Amino acid sequence: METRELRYFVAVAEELHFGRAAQRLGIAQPPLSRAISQLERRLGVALLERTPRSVTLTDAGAVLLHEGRAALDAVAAAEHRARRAGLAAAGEPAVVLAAKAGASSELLAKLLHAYAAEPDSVPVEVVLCGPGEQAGLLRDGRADVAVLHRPFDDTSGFDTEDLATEGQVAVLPAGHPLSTRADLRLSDLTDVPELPLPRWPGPDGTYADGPGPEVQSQTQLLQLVSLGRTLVVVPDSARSQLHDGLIAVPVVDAPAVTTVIAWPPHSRSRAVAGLVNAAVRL
Amino acid sequence: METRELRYFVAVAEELHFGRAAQRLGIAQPPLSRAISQLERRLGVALLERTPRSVTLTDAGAVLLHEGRAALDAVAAAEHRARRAGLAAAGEPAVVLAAKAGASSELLAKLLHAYAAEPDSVPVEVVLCGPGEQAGLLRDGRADVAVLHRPFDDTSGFDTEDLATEGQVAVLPAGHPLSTRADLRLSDLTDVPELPLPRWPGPDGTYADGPGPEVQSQTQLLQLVSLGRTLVVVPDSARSQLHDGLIAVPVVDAPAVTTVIAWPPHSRSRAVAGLVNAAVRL
DNA sequence: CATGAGCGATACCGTGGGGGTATCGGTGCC
DNA sequence: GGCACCGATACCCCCACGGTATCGCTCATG
Repeated sequence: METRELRYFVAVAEELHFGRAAQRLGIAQPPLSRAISQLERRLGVALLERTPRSVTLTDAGAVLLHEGRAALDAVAAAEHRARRAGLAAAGEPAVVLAAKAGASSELLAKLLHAYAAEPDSVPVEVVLCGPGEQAGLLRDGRADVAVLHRPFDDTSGFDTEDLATEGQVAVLPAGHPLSTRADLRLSDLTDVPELPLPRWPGPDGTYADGPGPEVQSQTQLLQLVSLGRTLVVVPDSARSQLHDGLIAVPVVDAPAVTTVIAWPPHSRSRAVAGLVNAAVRL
Repeated sequence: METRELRYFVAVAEELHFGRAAQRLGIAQPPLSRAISQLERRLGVALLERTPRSVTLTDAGAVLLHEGRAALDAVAAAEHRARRAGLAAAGEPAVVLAAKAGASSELLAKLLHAYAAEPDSVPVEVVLCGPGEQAGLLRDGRADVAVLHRPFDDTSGFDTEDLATEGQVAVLPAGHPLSTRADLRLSDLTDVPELPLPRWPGPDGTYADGPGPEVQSQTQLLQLVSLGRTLVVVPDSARSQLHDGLIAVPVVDAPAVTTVIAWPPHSRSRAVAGLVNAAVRL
């Protein structure tokens, strides 16, 4: 099976529409139809159920969608990491670390400092990405190692080391009645009509319905909090980035957040090993 | 990057010889040379160092070999599992379990029996393979779940659950001086000139040099033990398969062997989940 | 019930790239 | 110095992939 066939199938399986999938792939619809039916013939199984009005996945199609995404990620990872290893000779950074923007920033700084002090360290490129994107970067090879946060991020499929565990705090506008409390419970925060929870865009870029404001970035969110439009619950370490007008109150029954360093289990990079070593020593 | 290119590169990187690699791939040498240099041009990095007398891997080439093998396994896994999911509708077994031939046979029997008794169980195909082959079957999708033995098998990259831990015993021919001992240490077993350790074929099918007999199978090995030509150290549970003429003596300082059930971390198969569930309940 | 819109499949054609053979060019060995 | 070995190059062929045009089926609509 060629990656081209896999890319085509994944596109159709995601769109459930040959025309749109073809458009996304930048080809015409007929060759796409042919490629899929040829793939089905070669596999000897039906992947899609076609009616003139709709396309649905068969069981085999659902399996191929899952496994195919993982396979395409693995191919992309091979390409990314090989290219990076080649450019490393030209002085480019040889290792990429992915971290959530605005999270664990102190820990991250200490980690990079500690690693840079090691004798055989190499330049590290840090990619700050949106929440939940680190795992994707790690899977398709755009990154070699990542800082994740359980239970928010899915660590399955990676090797990990725990670095720190912390509680969570609610960030509230100064002056709000709740902001004077010594601590809070999650039940205090749901159904606060004047501070509805914010809504983040989904993977497809659209927003779910709800009363809360639509947000795209941490900065924007904190500004909305200080304007008294919403509230947010964040790990304790994020306190250091709060400016005036924002009050942090511990939420005693919020799940503990564990910061972990994660890397692909088959990684043999000495730089990744060095970073992990420096991290566990912190 | 197409899987064809990856297959070609992996062949050359493993053979370090364009002619042999081409032969292995069933194509002529010139198109292979072109494909590799085209791949290097597209990646923008050198993968191989060529001299008229030898071919060696660059750093980038070594990375691509590693990551590329994983990627090819992932593609093969997608293909195998999709095909199996399709054929499951036709009454074929929907899930394949890989286990080492002759190991943990009682536990395996109990597991299969317990799972078959569950309400939503499906037929399970059991593949008995040689030592260390289970992980490969799991990686390229020929199997969905496997029974492995730490520390012999490498479990990295899989999710696992421990099932049992046991000590190891030395299997000796009846009548040998050591066979009357209540227990042994590893140091008693190295350098027993009349019972040199057996030699298994490597991944390439060849044998390392040494005094011990060359063996291919467990049966053959045990027969050689009873003939007084070699000795072997195996997990305690293998005792049940020893026939007359063979004596098992505990080796007190041999590493403990843990039987684990392993599956790909991203597996969403209900059958795999059911097998794992049945296994941990044993 | 007829018509048209939407969508995937089919028919047919052109071209680019992957594969083949023949040969070259460079290197080390007898 | 000639030869053997090995990867690269030159040249050719063919097919598989992609494009355009069109068909066939189904359902919504008046």
